[in-house]
Amino acid sequence: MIGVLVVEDEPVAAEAHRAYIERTAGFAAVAVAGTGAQALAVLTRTPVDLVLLDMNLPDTHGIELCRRIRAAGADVDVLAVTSARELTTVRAAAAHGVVGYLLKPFTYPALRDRLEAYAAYRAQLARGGDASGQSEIDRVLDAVRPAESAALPKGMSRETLDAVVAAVRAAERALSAAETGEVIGASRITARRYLEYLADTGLVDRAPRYGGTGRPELEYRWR
Amino acid sequence: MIGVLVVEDEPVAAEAHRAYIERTAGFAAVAVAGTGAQALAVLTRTPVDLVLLDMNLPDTHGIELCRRIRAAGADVDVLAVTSARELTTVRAAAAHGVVGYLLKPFTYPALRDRLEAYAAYRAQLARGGDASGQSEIDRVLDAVRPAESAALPKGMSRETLDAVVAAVRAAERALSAAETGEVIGASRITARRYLEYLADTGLVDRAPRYGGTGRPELEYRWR
DNA sequence: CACGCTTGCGTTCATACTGTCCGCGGTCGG
DNA sequence: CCGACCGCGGACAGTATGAACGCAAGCGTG
Repeated sequence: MIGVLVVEDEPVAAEAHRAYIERTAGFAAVAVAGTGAQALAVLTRTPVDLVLLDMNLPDTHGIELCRRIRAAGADVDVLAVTSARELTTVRAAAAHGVVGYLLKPFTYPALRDRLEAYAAYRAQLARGGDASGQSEIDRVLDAVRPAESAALPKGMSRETLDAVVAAVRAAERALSAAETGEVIGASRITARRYLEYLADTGLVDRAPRYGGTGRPELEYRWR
Repeated sequence: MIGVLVVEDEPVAAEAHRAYIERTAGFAAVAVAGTGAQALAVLTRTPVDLVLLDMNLPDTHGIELCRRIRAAGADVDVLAVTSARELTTVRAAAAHGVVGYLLKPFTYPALRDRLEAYAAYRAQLARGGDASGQSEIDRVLDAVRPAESAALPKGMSRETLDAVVAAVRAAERALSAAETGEVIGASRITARRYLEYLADTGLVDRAPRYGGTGRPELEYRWR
């Protein structure tokens, strides 16, 4: 469960954000702060994973609050949620390591996509340890972007995806695309399409299977 | 012209980075710092746009230096260039708003891709003014990602290359092509193909291993 | 010093799997 | 009833790998 602090001076908006958070599986709103000072106070006494941060606060600017949070060394991420459209603000937010910048007003799906992308990013990091190489680091850092994580990419169906996931999870050894296709009763092409999607989103690992003569077969293993 | 400060304690690497910067159109190395203190001193008296930051510094850690830079409110971006592979370090770097995280050792094209992506990002922001909407903000923030840096020669795969690098890197002594093949579960021919590529790009050293009967065996050692 | 022996190098090519285009059939809204 | 869209798979060019093989380079023996 990812604990969220909502920082928003407008009570109506703050309550709306809180409700959105609660609606999203895996997230919980642990507190709401109307000012920067309140936010800092909450952060010192309550464990928070993510801050939903408005830029226009009565006592300070969101960027300034960001800076204080970093200076305090708090282990927390920030998602900017604001109506500030100035590119200088966007740049400053990026320079302070926000995991996203969502323009108000926004719809619930837009926020949910952001939150789910952040959850995926956290999941990648939760494993800890070392990155195997540059490609893994790129994959982790790309995960914060709200790809089409919620809405499936075109050409893919939920049912087939579930079947592929079930097949790879159930197999004790890694499966090739052709093997997976056989298990789920589909073609190698379809199986591959879904396996690649899962590999991109970091849910399965991909490795070549050497030994046979000819081009090596790629095998996919559930994480 | 984008002014770059190279922060790197190893003189040979620092000089190499400086040379790489100078080779890249639109970039200029304005200074080189061997410690965190030197870097901060440079930043107070010289305008710098981008910091090429190593994580392992003699007097402090790169993340800590990052924090100080942000606390000082310097209007500067950071590109992490380091051999630190721990995911916690990657996460901390991301939280402090690095524009990229490049694992050492790297080839010039890899750095150039990063720098060009950063230049594109700056160009988007240089216009100033307000973003027209969420899509423009997304576009700006996506610009920091390098295009497709993959660009591996034909006939080679990213997975196998990573496996070979990992094998040679992990071995304390130098490995022959046959030994490397055995470690990664592939043939001598395949291992040799990748080892030669790494030797060409200067990432591994190549030397004959004399003494045995018959033709000497070539051995490869990680730099 | 010459010659052969031994062992691994380096190259070529067959091969099997990959990755992608494009058309098919089903489904849904108008 | 029809057009649009969507998910799927056949077909095919492209590509990463390893077996085979001739050659190169030290070492031992006379």
